[in-house]
Amino acid sequence: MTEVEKTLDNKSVRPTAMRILIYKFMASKNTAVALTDIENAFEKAERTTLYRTLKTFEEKGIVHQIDDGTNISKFALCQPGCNCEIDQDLHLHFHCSHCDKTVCLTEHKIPHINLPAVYIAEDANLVIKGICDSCSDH
Amino acid sequence: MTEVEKTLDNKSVRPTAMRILIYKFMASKNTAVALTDIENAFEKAERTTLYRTLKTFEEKGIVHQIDDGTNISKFALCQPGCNCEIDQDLHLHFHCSHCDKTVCLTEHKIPHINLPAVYIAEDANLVIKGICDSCSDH
DNA sequence: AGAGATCATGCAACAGAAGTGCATTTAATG
DNA sequence: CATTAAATGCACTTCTGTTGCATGATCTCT
Repeated sequence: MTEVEKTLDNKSVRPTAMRILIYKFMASKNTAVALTDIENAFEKAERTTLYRTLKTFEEKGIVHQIDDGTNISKFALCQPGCNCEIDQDLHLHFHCSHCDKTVCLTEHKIPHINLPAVYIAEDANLVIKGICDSCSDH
Repeated sequence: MTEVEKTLDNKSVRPTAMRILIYKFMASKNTAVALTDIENAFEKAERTTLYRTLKTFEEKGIVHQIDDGTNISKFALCQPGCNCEIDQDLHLHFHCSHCDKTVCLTEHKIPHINLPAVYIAEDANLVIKGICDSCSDH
């Protein structure tokens, strides 16, 4: 059993060939990926399979879904200690308007907001938009 | 000239019948509206017209677009003093997972975040999800 | 190992939102 | 009123997300 297989197994996800490929692909990226990104990376991939794989990954806490304001769902691997399943890992995300990439800023957490008592906050999403490190170089 | 017509005119937007209707509709709501919401409110409305009207409104600073995490673009009228055009009115938004409505919390601004210097922040979007005031009553 | 159950995948199809091109109508201007 | 510019309506396309169903792969239990 490889490392990836162990990881999936630990999360009660059957380590099929496709899933391992998808996991490795996401691990190789330091940016969040959209369904279409994966689809384009693997010629042979079925959109539905990818879709359901990502759903499964998300349910099992392997990835978390990111909404970066592009109206396209993106996904990123959960880092060790990511508690996104219980809405406790509210790190923020950065979306680059130049290269259109989205990254997790896991070190930066969403500050606590004092809402009127009538609102019950359960989750939060903070996206900073601008120019990312790669694009600001030139 | 009515109040609404003046408002549109001030923003260099021709106050056509359709635009006035759309403006009034949005003003009558205290929640952000999606294109489809407007479409359903006016039987005779053409989707394209609404689409382009909202685009125009947004460009001219009459409304601002809200991304509440549903992957459906919503829009809300800018309040007096809303500086969303120059990315200076970073109020947050609340999305109710029960009634699916999204509201502007104009009193609550997004706190400043210290990013690594290589990132150039230009805009920010913070959405709190949970149960809204109406839904938490019962 | 084999039978049966369970889960993953592939294929087809659909729904909804977003967006574009073009012709026509409506409104502004001289 | 004639000309010009802008707004609207219609048709159509693209893209993302989603579901149903049949088939293939994998696990379990004896």
